[in-house]
Amino acid sequence: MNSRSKYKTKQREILLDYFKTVPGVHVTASDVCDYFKSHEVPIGKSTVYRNLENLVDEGVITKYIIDANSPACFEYATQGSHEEDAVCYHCKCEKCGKLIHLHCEELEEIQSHFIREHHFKMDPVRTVFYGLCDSCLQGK
Amino acid sequence: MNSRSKYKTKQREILLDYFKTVPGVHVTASDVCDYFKSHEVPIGKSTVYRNLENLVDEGVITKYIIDANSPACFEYATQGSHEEDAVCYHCKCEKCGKLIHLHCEELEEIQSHFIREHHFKMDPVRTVFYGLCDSCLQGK
DNA sequence: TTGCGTGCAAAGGTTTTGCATGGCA
DNA sequence: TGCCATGCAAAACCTTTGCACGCAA
Repeated sequence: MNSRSKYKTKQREILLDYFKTVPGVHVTASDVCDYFKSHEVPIGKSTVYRNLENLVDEGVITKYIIDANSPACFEYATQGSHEEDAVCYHCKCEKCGKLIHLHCEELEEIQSHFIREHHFKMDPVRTVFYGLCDSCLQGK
Repeated sequence: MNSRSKYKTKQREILLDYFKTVPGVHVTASDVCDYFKSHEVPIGKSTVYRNLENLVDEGVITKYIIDANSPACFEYATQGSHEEDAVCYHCKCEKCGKLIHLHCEELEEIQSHFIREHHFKMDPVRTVFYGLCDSCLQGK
């Protein structure tokens, strides 16, 4: 379930560079494979999957699950910084698929609540809030 | 995506009866199939899947998608349409993979907050909180 | 009788795995 | 050098679909 990269390989670097060029965008594993194929960068499919898993475990990218039978989406976790207190929360609309980034201090209270009441250390980087966005709420 | 049952078939009744005997329990589609097989009740796999989908659409059972590569879970939706209780929150430990089920009124405040401040209708059924469980926090 | 529901097998697509090879430290 | 990572193909996995038959109304 948990894995980490121990070596710094060329493939890992290329994959990471790719994510850095598309911040705020969510891509699937096959998007990544297609991109590399069309740019004639030879990376095996399994290598992509294995590195994606590593990067998720390391908190470098975030994984999104839209539906059981849709492929998972990944996004560069830009907020993995150290300076600003601003933690970025992710909301994903179940209907239109829109990805919303939130900075909200009040939401940080949730983490305290989880620790205090449930002895659970919630990870805001990996947690994705699913629901309906404003547009989809009003549009229907 | 949306379907409803028009006929009341024997298979549908058996499936529904099964869910009534395990309220509050999460079962997968193959759990259901295995159960019927071991009890020598002949129901085809596709029939199980199709009826599960119907029952979800009808609001009789609830579908949970915990992780991209885990099978979907289903649970009998015991709560009446007017009762506020029995919404189940899910916490998944990133380290040991344990799935924790929570019933917490205070967490329902999150939903109000999302609506009020962010115009986002959070879906507690679909949202999974990732983090570290008590055991893993204490070094295990 | 009408047409929906069932069941089997096969397909569908994403993700994982086995194993030999290649590369990082 | 000792492992770890890679890459290919094949497998695994859950779920959906096609089609002929059976059953509910």
